[in-house]
Amino acid sequence: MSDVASRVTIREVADAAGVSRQTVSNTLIHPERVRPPTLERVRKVIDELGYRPSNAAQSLRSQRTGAVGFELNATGSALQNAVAFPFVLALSERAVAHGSHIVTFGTQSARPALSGYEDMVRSLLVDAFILADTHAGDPRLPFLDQARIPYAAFGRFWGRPELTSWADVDGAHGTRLATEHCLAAGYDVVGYLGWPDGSAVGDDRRNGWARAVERAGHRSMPRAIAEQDLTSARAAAGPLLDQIGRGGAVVCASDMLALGVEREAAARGWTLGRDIGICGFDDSAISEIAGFSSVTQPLQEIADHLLALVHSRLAGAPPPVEGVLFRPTLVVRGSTARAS
Amino acid sequence: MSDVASRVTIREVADAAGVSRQTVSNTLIHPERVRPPTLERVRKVIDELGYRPSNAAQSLRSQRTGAVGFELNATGSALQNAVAFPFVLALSERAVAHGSHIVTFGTQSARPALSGYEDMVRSLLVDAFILADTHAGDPRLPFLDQARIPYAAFGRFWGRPELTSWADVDGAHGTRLATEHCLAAGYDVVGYLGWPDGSAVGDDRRNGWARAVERAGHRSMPRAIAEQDLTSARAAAGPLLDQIGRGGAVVCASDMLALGVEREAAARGWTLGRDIGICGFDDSAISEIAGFSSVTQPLQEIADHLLALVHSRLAGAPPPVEGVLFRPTLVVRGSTARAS
DNA sequence: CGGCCCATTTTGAACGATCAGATTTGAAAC
DNA sequence: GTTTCAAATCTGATCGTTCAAAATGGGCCG
Repeated sequence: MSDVASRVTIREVADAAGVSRQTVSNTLIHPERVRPPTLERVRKVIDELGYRPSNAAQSLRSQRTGAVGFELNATGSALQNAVAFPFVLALSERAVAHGSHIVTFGTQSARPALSGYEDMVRSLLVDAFILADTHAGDPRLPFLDQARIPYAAFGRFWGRPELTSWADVDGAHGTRLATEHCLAAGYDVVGYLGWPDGSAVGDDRRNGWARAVERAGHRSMPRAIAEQDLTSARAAAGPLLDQIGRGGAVVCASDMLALGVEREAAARGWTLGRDIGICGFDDSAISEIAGFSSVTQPLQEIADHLLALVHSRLAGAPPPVEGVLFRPTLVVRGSTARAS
Repeated sequence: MSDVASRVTIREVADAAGVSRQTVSNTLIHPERVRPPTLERVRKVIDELGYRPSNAAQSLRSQRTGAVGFELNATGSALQNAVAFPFVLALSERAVAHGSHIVTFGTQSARPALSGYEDMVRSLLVDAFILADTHAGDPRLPFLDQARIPYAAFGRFWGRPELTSWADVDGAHGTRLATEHCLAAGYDVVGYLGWPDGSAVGDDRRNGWARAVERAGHRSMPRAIAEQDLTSARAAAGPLLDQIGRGGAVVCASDMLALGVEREAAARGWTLGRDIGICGFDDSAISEIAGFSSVTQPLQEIADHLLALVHSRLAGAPPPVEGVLFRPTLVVRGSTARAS
């Protein structure tokens, strides 16, 4: 097991092809510098021997690993991570196209361990970081910024406009899509179940709904507030459904809240889609399982953008002028298919 | 941004401490070879300068990266990955203790791309792999085995007893725990909702329930079969609940199936826990959200074991004699809290 | 035919760490 | 004061790649 497919080095390829190391290197990186017949010959040998440049040697020389770190949050429920997982997946898939790869890490201790980030860079384990689940007051962004460690965040950094290395989803646009979809589907009243006022993300999503309702010519529509857990969601759903009544719909700030509404509706014997329309947010496993419509985030695009961002920073580019918002789309499932 | 906290090398530490490179190296790796006063002096300098050995240089020299690859399955629903995500998390957390880190990758193409595994090893990107979601006939295990690439799998490789580098969960023990718990809690009839016969994992779990029922002195108990989706689960749950009746319980092969039972019970107005007991399997986000008891897998322990396994293989140890089974435990939630 | 220029290819050095073997140091023994 | 030996420390070589600069080769012009 020790001689795992003994590695082929550039020297062996060079010898076999009757050229120097540098010509082999050029064949891969600067083919235009190599005469076509030589190029072909070297390429053939590379193929035959199955040569792959050593990542370690390249890293040592270039002082770049090509790796991007991503912290998985151990604390917090599986639910908290409902978005994080599909996102790592998207990152891992897209990384190849950027010539890099993703290194995940998670600390057992609850504290963020900022120094861990710095250590990983100093030890040349990763070049940069992608952050998710950034929250107001997140210490990581200022820390990385000040330590001059390149990073890009999925999620706005609300309180600090000077930190611009982020991409986020236009939540207001998402709830607007959901609301307009419900109105168009024929639900006469479209209420909203959201989080308590004051959270930036929550306010953003609520505004999308509110404006869509207004634009459609309605004065006001029922609205309720709940925390991000099923019990709270279901409790709030009761009075809300009373106001909305059969034939209406509810747009929610998250899939979890939507599930609460769905439970309450089911308890009343209302059929999903026909008697009540429900739209969630995030298109997580919950909405997939429960089968209700949800606003879905373009994770692949976001991953792609963030990777491009850190790489341009690594290449010496200045920070972007401002963050980028991506438009979510709506995944329509049975929950809003009104058989009018 | 280019001069990211210019890296400190071993040479700089050596000069600052008035010793040679090797002494600095020994300070970190073989402290017993260094005279105490020297040790202390060098350590102090390391601290002051914030020296961290270059991972790239170490890898080049040792021909080991210390990285372990893990494939995230892009195809397949978020549900398929319900276990995979907490598992990457566990791996990422435990990796530190093994002096390694996890590199995730995912292919956009549907095909497994076995050659990708080999490339990653040849290019010295990772030393070994951890596999999850292995299934009967999974081409990756024989491939890696034959290519002499170290790996360890989460999940038995049923058809091939000679492949022993795996750890798995004792499914039968899990369903047995669930069944005994339900009987002890006072549910008179404990039925089972599982997958169609023939799947190794499914048969294993069913056996655990069957034996527990038998051991408790019951001749036979109701049983039904469903596919791994909510519609199928709910359809199968109907007749099953008819047989079981109020006051009974259902042990399920997965959380998804359990959710189907829960839905059906709710539709009948049965209160979870009091009128009907439900146990899921996997302790995924589903059971967390829906609040029912579930069999939980010791992912941290498994991750730890698998990492130890690949590292011992890397160190030249022979393959293990046989795979290892870990005993799951039961997370009790309201769904089986009988207010007898 | 000699010289010059450009395209192509080769050589030497460096990236930062660790192993093996050489060298120095210090203390004990005579 | 020398010798001896072990402990502590240092030096040289190496891992595989790529950059910079040097060397080679061919074609063209005078």
